Amino acid sequence: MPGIIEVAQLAGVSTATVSRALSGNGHVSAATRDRVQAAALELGYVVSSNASSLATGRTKNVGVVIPFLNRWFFSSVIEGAEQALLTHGYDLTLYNLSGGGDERRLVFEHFLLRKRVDAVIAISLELTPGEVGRLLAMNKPIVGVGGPLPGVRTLSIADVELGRLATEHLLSLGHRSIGHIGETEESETDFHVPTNRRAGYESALLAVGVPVDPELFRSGDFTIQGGYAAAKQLLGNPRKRPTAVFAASDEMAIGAILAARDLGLTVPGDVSIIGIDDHELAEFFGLSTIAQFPAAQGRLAVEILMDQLHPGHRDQSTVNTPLNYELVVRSSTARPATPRR
Amino acid sequence: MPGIIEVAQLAGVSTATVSRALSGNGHVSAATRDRVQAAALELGYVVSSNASSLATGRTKNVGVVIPFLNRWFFSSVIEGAEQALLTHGYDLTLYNLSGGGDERRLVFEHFLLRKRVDAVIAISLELTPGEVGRLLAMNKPIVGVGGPLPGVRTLSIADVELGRLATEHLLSLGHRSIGHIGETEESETDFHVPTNRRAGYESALLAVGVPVDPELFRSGDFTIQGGYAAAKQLLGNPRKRPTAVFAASDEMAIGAILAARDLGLTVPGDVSIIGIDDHELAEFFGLSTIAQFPAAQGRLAVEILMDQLHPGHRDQSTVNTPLNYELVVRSSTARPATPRR
DNA sequence: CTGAAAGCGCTTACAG
DNA sequence: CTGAAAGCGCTTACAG
Repeated sequence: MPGIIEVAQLAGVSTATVSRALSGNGHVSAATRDRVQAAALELGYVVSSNASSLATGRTKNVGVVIPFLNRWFFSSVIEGAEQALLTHGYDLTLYNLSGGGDERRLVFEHFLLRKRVDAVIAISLELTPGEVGRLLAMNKPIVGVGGPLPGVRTLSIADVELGRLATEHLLSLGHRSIGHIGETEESETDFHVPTNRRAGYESALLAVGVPVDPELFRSGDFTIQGGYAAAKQLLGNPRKRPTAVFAASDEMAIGAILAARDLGLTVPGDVSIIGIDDHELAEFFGLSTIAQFPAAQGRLAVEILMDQLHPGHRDQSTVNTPLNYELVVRSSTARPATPRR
Repeated sequence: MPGIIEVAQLAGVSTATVSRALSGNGHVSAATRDRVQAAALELGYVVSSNASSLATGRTKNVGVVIPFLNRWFFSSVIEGAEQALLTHGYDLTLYNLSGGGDERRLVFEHFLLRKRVDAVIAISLELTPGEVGRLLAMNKPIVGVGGPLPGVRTLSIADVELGRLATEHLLSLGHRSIGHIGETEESETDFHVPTNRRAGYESALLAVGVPVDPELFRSGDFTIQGGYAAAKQLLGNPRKRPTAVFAASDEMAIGAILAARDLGLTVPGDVSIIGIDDHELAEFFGLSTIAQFPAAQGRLAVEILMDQLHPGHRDQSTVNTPLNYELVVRSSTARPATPRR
């Protein structure tokens, strides 16, 4: 493998000049730059990132930590982040915590501290003060996605608001008996996503004077299977079947649609169903939902990081940036067949 | 951040000894080792991976290149690989090519050559001789997953055999009119997965004297939507509706199940359906399938890499390791209602 | 078992 | 605009 010395010899300059010509840092005459670039190309020279990192202190690599990889939402965020990083010439080193156990500690106390990454993006993880502190002490900027984090630039989704909006959509169609499928507090993820969405649901109900009926809440995990099982309970109840269901995620909502079908109910004829996410399958199922653009979240997280990593920070003032969301009405929601009012 | 010098001072030894004590390379007395470890712990010392890599030439990082991230199969492989790498103290740097365009060239001609990774795992990518050559010239071991690659250790799935097995299962139940949903050659991935599975389907048919009927083949992409659309065509045909369908992936098979339901057909009463993968939703849909254990594939790829990276290579002889697969019979396949024989 | 010192391959003030 | 040289923080023959 040719090193910088070979390039310098071939181009007839010093290694310092090669470094300057190739990196763009410092002035080099156009003629010299051309000669150096030609030499580098001819030899197939590629800078050693370790040597470069050691000398500059910057690695052009960012660590991304996520709780799960194998879920549409998370892999979409990663995909968005990866593309944006590549564009900036950065690598993405992935730390997936889904194995559970000691992984989180290992990642935060060992892997992330080896000076291999310039910065960290933490997705849907409520970092502890210790985790944040260690990283910040090493001068590693952090961007959190999913919720606010003291001392950290974050992107967060207004989960309470999303739950409220989804419920309001159902209310505005005339539904008054609205079930909710979420998750119980115990099995919750870091940012209390299900709890917040449920709070939004309840506040929307209360706002129009509809009492919250605990019997209309069912829990299940954030999967199609989980939504299916919960919806079967909810919609199979002969005494109190809601005319609409708000599921805390699209995957649960899809499970609910399948459960309704299996019960012989039509959607939205017998029951309206709405989710949150705008999952890749939402359109296929005609699912009304609140879109939350995970790939864009990943990209945005990278842009914010770049602002911190490179001079000329723009809006350093905004510590917590709210994320966009949008109600997407498809064919799974409609007026109730027998409006009760 | 404390460096090796501070640790050496605190422990009252040279930096050489600190290095040996902490890395385990070279002899150090037990007493000294304890003192060094205590000092490192007290200072919160973590070795700089860049400095270490520069000195040793090894990075403890492997690059994983994949064509898509946002698909169950691929994210499962990554998940398996990531866990195995973490166990060995390695990082995983992810290169996702799904953005298309120039990414592949960029990754192979720039990112992967910066000496940042010790090795690369290429998933479902038919590397070109140039891509393989450049990596091997830099002494980077490669493990390919998905198919054979000249000059590279690979793990591959016998796609023709899988197609044959799935079809044989249907034949053995008594089906003779068996449709197939795959992908057209044009839109194929690197290893001709759909073509091979289709070849297996055809050979199984021919082996029992059932002629291959081109009208019973429909193409669609490897998604639920794609399978749904293709199955609608196949099962909606009033003149020639097959009694069974073999879909080239579970996602397509699930789409086919939903299509059958929408046509008022029962599965497996009116039509049997089988897929390939053992997708996380397969059990939920009662889908019979050929399981192919992607997480295990990721783990195995890592083990093979470790063998190459560290002395004591075991089975260097086996260049191409065939992967396990297994027929899983659930409730989507049964004897045809009106056996034709 | 342990230390002094060279070397890994770059980058960047410091001069000129 | 360009070069000589120090330095980034480790590791590892080479001695002892």
